[in-house]
Amino acid sequence: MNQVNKRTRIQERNRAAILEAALEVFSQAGFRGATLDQIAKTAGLSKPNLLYYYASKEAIHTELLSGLMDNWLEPLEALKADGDPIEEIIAYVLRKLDMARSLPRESRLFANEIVQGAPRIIGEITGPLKTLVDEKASVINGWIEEGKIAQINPYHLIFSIWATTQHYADFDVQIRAILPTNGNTRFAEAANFLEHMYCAALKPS
Amino acid sequence: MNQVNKRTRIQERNRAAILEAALEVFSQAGFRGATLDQIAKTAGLSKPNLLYYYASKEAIHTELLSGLMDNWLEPLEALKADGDPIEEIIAYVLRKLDMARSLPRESRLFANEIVQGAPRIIGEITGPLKTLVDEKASVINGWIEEGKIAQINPYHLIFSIWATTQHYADFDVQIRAILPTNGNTRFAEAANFLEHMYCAALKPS
DNA sequence: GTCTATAAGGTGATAGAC
DNA sequence: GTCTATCACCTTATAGAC
Repeated sequence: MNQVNKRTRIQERNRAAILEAALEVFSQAGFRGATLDQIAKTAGLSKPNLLYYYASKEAIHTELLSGLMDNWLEPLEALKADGDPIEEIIAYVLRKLDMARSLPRESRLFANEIVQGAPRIIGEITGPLKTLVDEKASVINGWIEEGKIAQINPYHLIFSIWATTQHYADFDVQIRAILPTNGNTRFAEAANFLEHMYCAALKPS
Repeated sequence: MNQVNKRTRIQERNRAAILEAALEVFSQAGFRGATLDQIAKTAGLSKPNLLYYYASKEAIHTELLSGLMDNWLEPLEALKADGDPIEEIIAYVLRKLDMARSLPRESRLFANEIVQGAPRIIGEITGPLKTLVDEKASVINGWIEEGKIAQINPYHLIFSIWATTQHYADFDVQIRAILPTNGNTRFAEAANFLEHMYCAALKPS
């Protein structure tokens, strides 16, 4: 290993540590609420050293958000027109719920951004996200016309899936405070409930 | 009108203007993201004058949140055990959706607070809110035992109602960006969709 | 690449005149 | 009750030594 590779690997490790720390802090406090001090401390670096790797607070946040959008679109992309309609939609619901379970910080990062008007990510929404949703709404409308599922509004179906699944990440504090069970059964319970609800709602009449 | 009453009315008017401005700013930017400058300017007061009425930024935020919690619980309180189960739940869904339409800033104020860990409102959640939810979950469980509705988990039913309705306020920017319709029909569409979904999900098997 | 020191500007809150 | 002026602190970002 030569000096250049060594430096590169240190750089990659530090950049990764910064993004990990930034995800932790931004998702918990929002863009304005987060401070470089917190991120630097969480990453185990000094503040100037952090700014050696990223030019600004904004740059870190932008990199996080853009890096996540691809991941965020994946579950919906996997919805295939040639599968069984209800199975495809239920599988999408469960994939989204599993993302809320395994990537709650990513979900809260988006939630913070969108609740506050999506100033730094509106382009991704009106662009790639809208394109994908329009495409999948067409698929769902096709299923409706074939009589394979009930006549529902595909856009509002998708919104309700986003809402019900991301809720378990975004409003985690509230859910833990209210649920009478103390353990980690809430995602299994949620999966049961959501599967029942969407099966019932989609069954053609 | 004597001098005392006149001063009192001016005070009431200014305090109301401050709370209105604070709702506007806090709901859009979160606690940390909001500044007293913005709130004062929106309220049409100087910053020191604003702090003449409220001791601190925190005091304004606390007053807003505690004043709103009562309003927030009302729709669920109106769910009555002696009504028709499915009609009662659907009416609750539609009341919540109407609150998301008419009070979006209040919804976003809560969303901002809870996404960031509810540091200033956790007591209201573990206290009055949990008490109310436990009570209504019992009512719903009673309906299930009587075979009047399907066997669903009442807590997750309530979570899903919160999620699907508040989503139209909290993620308003995203919804507007994605929906193909330009007008204000989204709440009517949502009402149709949600009524269909919850009717189907609750119908006893 | 990493550090200490510090600049530059924003922000919550107070002092004191009117 | 309301204002101007200002303090004290925080936060982003940079300078420059090592």
